[in-house]
Amino acid sequence: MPELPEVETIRRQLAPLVEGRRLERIEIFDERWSRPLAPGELAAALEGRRVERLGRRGKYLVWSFEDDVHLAQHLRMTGGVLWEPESEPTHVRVRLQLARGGRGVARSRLLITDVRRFGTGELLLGADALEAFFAARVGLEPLDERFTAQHLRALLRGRRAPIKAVLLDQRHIAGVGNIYADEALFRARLHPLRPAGRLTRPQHASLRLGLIEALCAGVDAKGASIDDFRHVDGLRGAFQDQFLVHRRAGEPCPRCGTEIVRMVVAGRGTYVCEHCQRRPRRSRARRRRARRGAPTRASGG
DNA sequence: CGTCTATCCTGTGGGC
DNA sequence: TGCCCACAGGATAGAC
Repeated sequence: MPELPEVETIRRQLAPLVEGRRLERIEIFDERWSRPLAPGELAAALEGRRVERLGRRGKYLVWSFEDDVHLAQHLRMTGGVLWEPESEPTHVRVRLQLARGGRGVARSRLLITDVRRFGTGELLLGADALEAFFAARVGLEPLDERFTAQHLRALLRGRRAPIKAVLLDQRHIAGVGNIYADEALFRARLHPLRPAGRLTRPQHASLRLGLIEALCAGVDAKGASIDDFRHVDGLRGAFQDQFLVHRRAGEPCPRCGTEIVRMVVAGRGTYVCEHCQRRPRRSRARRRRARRGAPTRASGG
């Protein structure tokens, strides 16, 4: 499932191929992809326009065309982008055709595949619409220099939700998904169930670092290909071979050798070394209440 | 507002 | 061998 490093990998490979070229044709075979616009409406807005820049915001691939026309593309779980595949892939949802370029650059074909059909492409007209779209959906980029321990502290303050749930919420931090949340929490030696608001200052710093290190390692390895993710040329990323805990239930922790366990946190499969990442203890006040036999918030009303 | 749950979707794999 | 069903999960609407 494409997260920040996977989308960034696609962006880096695709940008030099598409920037400066004209989108001659876009065929949308699945009307879910362009909703609420009909495929024809979206195609009419994009066809004939030159791609000025291919960017990324969180897990979104952002196509910026001339005339301030933008397409915010999301790959969700199983979306893929393939450049000039030799054989026809399955589950093709969208086909793009780029016009011939100068200096003998031939017409090119680009396919968007998506087994589960969760992927989307949203049309945004004007810089204001683009900004508003992302302001409502994604928080600060974790690889931005403004993402500091202070920022993280302010963001987590007062929250009782498990830290992993907060990491997965795109409105807080952009681009972190299930893989990189597990990897970052392990690096920071934090249990995914720890209430987000109860981290200490040193833990804010180590979590910030854990996120940055996990995401950068993912980008360096050109993403993780555990299920469907492929590069635009169909090749696989390598980060799945560097997972420290994710999808490693039953294997020894790379730090202490304790068996890694799988649990469900925030509705997601979650992998933890419960020796390195200590389970949160109940607060002093709640232990006191429990001792007296009074109902707790969790068990009572 | 904060948090939790159901929903979308389809290939995979465990159980029988 | 083959059928059935639970399961996987990113974002979001809706419930509380």
